[in-house]
Order: sequence, then structure tokens, then C-alpha cells
Amino acid sequence: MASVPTAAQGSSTATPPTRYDKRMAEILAHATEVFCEKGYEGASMRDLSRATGMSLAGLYYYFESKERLLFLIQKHTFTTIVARLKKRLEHLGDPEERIRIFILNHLEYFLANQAAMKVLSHEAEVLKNGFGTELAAIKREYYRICVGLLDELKHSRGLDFSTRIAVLSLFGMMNWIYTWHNPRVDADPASTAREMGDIFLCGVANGRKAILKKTDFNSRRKESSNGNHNAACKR
Amino acid sequence: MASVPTAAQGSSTATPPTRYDKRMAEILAHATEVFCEKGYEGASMRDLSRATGMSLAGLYYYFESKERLLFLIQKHTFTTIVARLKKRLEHLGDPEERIRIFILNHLEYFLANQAAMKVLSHEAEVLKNGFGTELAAIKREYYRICVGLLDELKHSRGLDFSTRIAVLSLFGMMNWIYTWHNPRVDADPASTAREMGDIFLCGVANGRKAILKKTDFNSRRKESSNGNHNAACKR
DNA sequence: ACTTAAATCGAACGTTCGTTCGAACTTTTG
DNA sequence: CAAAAGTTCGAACGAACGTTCGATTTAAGT
Repeated sequence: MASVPTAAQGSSTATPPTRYDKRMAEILAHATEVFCEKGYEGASMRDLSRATGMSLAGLYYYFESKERLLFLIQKHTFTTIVARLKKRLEHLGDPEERIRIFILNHLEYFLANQAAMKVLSHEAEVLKNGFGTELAAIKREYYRICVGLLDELKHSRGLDFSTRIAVLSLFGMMNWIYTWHNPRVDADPASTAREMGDIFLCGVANGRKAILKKTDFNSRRKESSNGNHNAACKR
Repeated sequence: MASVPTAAQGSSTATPPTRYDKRMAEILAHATEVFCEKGYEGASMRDLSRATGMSLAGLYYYFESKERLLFLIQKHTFTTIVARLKKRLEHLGDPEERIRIFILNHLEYFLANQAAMKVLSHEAEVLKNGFGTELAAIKREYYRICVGLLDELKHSRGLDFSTRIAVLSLFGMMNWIYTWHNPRVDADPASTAREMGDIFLCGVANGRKAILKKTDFNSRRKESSNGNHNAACKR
């Protein structure tokens, strides 16, 4: 057995990928497609065997179980998207801009790796015990980053909204994309990210206060008195 | 065999539910829970047998296949939510108000029938051929209603945004709720619907135009010239 | 070239799957 | 109460499931 048998991909150290690593990555890629199309439970090891061109028994040289295979796919996908996000967020910026970076990073990766992200979103609950908790930790970290970004925005502009609902609504908008996005019909990731960012950012910028009916100028004047906040919402 | 053997529930005519109908509804309810917990593929007929207290063979007196069982659950759930929506939309109202009715109807039903709605959302792709197309028709109708409501809003306020992206973002926000909503932590449906409505409505009311950075007053004045629109966004 | 280790495979294991069938039980009908 | 219809069940079917094992083939080290 070559290199580190449990690694799904070349590590962060500059170790060149061995034959084992490359084959592993190949299998992971094919398995991702199969899981995406048929679902984790619906996909059989024989389906994976067919898709990879490797014998049924041969697969078990790389994975000790079907469950661990799903785990490796999900972990690699999630780790990658978090790593990319952190890199992009290193350059400081306006809170609004940072949230737009978050959305863009998510959607870009989502649409470039649609199968993997669908497997991540759609099979989020099937992993139990050890696998489940390790993945939940990454998920929580990603969630916390988004919460942090929104809280920045909140404090810097004196906004008032439920961070929890906002974050989860945003994830909903973004993750649901795997059910409808069609590259032949829908715009590129950057445009989609901008449109979703427009909707979301304007929404939270106005917080939980009731949205006023048209031509109701009276109470609007009263509420919008304090300074230069909420510019995100005005055209 | 009693009454209409293919009916999942009492029909719209005032026929009193037979013994068959009641047992059928019981089984559907239990099956919904099982499908919700283990997924359609992950749930076995033996799981359903255990949950309903009926023998394995006995189930097949009510359903000709596991696939049809899922179909009946999904069809009943979807039909009900569409029917309720139509009833609520009979009373005309402001476009904004009508969209809020749409959101409230969806979330109320979602949270009151969380298991059924998770099965509807999460197992949306597993039904093929005949079952799939019949369900897709209901789904399309529901989708079209939402498109219609948004177009009303668009025209009545002279807005400019991508209806497709807006509708699908809204569905994402709403449907994702099955992954996170916890009745012990999260507010009641009405509050959640209002918060999501705030975010969404304010977002689309400002359309695709770039959101301006704080304290950028110059171009804002230029864009917000035409009349009393977009009140939905101002506090 | 020969040895050793890595990689792959065919064949099979025991289990569980969805579904069927005829017999038995229960309720309704005459 | 007997007959008919409606309902439930135990037992079994063949197929497909995830996984294992010993043997075989391929690549690496010397």
C-alpha cells in the first residue's frame, strides 16, 4: 500500500501524488457521479464497480466500506470549499463585500462541482457516529464563518435581524440550486451570486421591521432617521 | 376491497371515509415518518411493516408497490398544500400581501407536516415515468402560481429582476427549513414566514441593480427618482 | 532476473431486499 | 346462521445487497 492509505487526495505537504493517490481520486470522482445520480442508498457497489471499471473486490482495496467512501467524498468537498473561502477572506474588506465573497465562493464551487455538492447537500444525514461527527465539525465551522460575517455587517451598520434565520435562509437559497440550475438556461456563477447577494443583502439590511406598504411615507421618515446605515438597500 | 382502491384519502365528495380509507390513511402517516427518518431507498418494506403494525404481505393489499406508496404520500401532500393556497388566494389583495400569503401558507404547512414535506422535498427525484410526470405536473402548477404572484408585484411596482432566480431562491429559503428547523429553538411559522418575507420582498423590490456601498448618496438619488415604488424596502 | 510488495480479480459468503401466493381470519350481506 | 366479500397473515421466492478471501496479475526494488 502506498503513501497514506486514508488520504483522499494529495496532502498539503508537497508530496507528489502516488499511483495509489491518483487511482483513489479517480474512483472518488466516478463514485461522486454515481451517488449524485442514484443517491447514496440507491447506488450499489456494483454500480460503482461498473462506473469505475474496477472489479467489485478491487474497490475494497481503497475503501473499507461504502460508508467510508461517502465520507471521503463529503470530507474532501467540504474541506476544499472551506479552504478556498478562508484564502479569499484573508484580504480584508467591507462587511458587505465579504458576504458577497462568501456567496460567490459557495456558488462558484457549487456549480463547478455540482455532483459533489449535491452529494454533500443531499446525503448530509446518512453518515452516523464517527463519520457523522467529523463532518458535522467542518459543517459547523463553515456555518460559524457565515455567522461571523453577518454579525460584522450587523454591528458595522447597526442592523437588527435574526442571524440564525438569515444564515439559514442564505444557505437555503444557495444549496437549493442543485435542484434547478441548468447551465444552458441559467447565467454564470458570478451573475447568479450577484443576484442572490442583492436579494439577500438588501433583505437583511432592512431587518425584521415590518415592510411598509407603498406610499406610506409617514412612519418611514420616523424610522430611517439615524445616519447613513442601510445604504445597501437603496438603488 | 372498499370504495375507490386507488384513493389515498377521502375524496372531495362527502363520502364518509370507509374502514379501508382510514386504514390507508394510517399506513400513509406511518410510512411518511419512516421515509422521513430513513429516506425512501433506506426504508425497507419491513420497516414499514414494523411501524404500522401490519404484516409485510398485508401492506400489499393497500399498495401495489413501494414506489406507489411514495407517490401517494407525495401526491396527497402536494395536492393539499396547493388547494390550501388557492383557497387563501381567492380573497384578492395587494401583490406584496399575496406573496406573503404564499410564504405563510408554505411554511405553515411545512412546519405542521414536517415529515411529509421533507419526503416531498428530499425524495423529489426518485419517482420515474408515470408517477414522476404526474407529480411534476402538480409541482409545475405550484411553481407557476408563485411566478404569477411575483410578476404581479413586478408590474404593479415597475420592478426589474429575474423572476426565475427570485422564485427559486424563495423556494430554496423555504424548503431548506427541513434541514434546520427546531420547534424548541425557532419561532412559530408566522414569525418565520414574516422574517423570510422581509428578506425576500425587500430583496426583489430592489432588483438587480447593484447595491450601493454605505454613504454613497450621489448615485442613489439618481436611481430612486420614479415615484412611490419600492416602499417595501424602506423602514 | 529474481524477490517482494502493491494492486486487481473471480467467486462466493450470508443477509436483506421487494414482492407473491394461498390459506386463514374478520366483517358484511342475505 | 351460512355465504360472500373484505382484510390480514406466515412463509417463501428469486434477486440484489455489502463484504470477504485466496489466488493472480502488475509494478518496484535490488
